[in-house]
Amino acid sequence: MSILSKQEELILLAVWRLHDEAYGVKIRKYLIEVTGCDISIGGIYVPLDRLVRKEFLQAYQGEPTPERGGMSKRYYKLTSEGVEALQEARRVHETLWEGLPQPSFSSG
Amino acid sequence: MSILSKQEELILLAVWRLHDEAYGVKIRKYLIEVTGCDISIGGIYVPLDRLVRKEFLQAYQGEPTPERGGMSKRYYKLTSEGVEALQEARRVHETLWEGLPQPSFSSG
DNA sequence: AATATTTATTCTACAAAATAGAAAAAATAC
DNA sequence: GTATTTTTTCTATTTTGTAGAATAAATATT
Repeated sequence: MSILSKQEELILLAVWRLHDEAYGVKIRKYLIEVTGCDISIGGIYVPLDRLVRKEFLQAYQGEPTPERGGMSKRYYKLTSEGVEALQEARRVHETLWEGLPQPSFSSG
Repeated sequence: MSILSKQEELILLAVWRLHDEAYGVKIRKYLIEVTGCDISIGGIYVPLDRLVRKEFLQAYQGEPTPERGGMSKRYYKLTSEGVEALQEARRVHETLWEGLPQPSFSSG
């Protein structure tokens, strides 16, 4: 397969979109909103850890915020490898989808 | 997760692209070419079977051809559910990638 | 100051998907 | 009839994804 699994790609995209607000709970909320699918807690943290181990993401501990509650946030940012992986994913998508009309069902 | 796994999505796209030439070996060649990744034989046939079971694809046995060799080809075509799944996948991709510049690495 | 509530991550057993490639099948070529 | 080619089938193993309880750490409430 390609270098990124599906969940990994979604998470890298979310990290990129969320800039300096990219931590577990926010990433999960964002992806549930965009995909319309319920994603379990593990569905975020498990691949996040994997992405750090693979060095597509770098993690750093957040400072306490004025809001109530919670363990200290663990923020993530893309590494250069992470950026390259996303660029590659985009290239593949564009090739696959390019020039295709809305797919339609040809019965027969 | 979403309704399609990564490999399933790639295969549906390949089936759609290949029209009446969508059978295992061709699908594999096409996806290796587009993704630049080596995909094992199982990496095609295992998800193909799953897609038929899930009714995103319909399979039909091919007639013998003038070319030499091979078991009779098993061709695939999208069902209406398969088309819908692809349309949904496209919608999600467009939302995720829309308006994003080429991702770049912000060190810091 | 206890207790409740909220926000957040960690952990881990289980399920689903992907990988790898040998084996089998079926055809033509020599 | 033996070799070669093209194709699918099969299946054990590894990798990924899922589910959600447990834990942690902060503020709010009484």
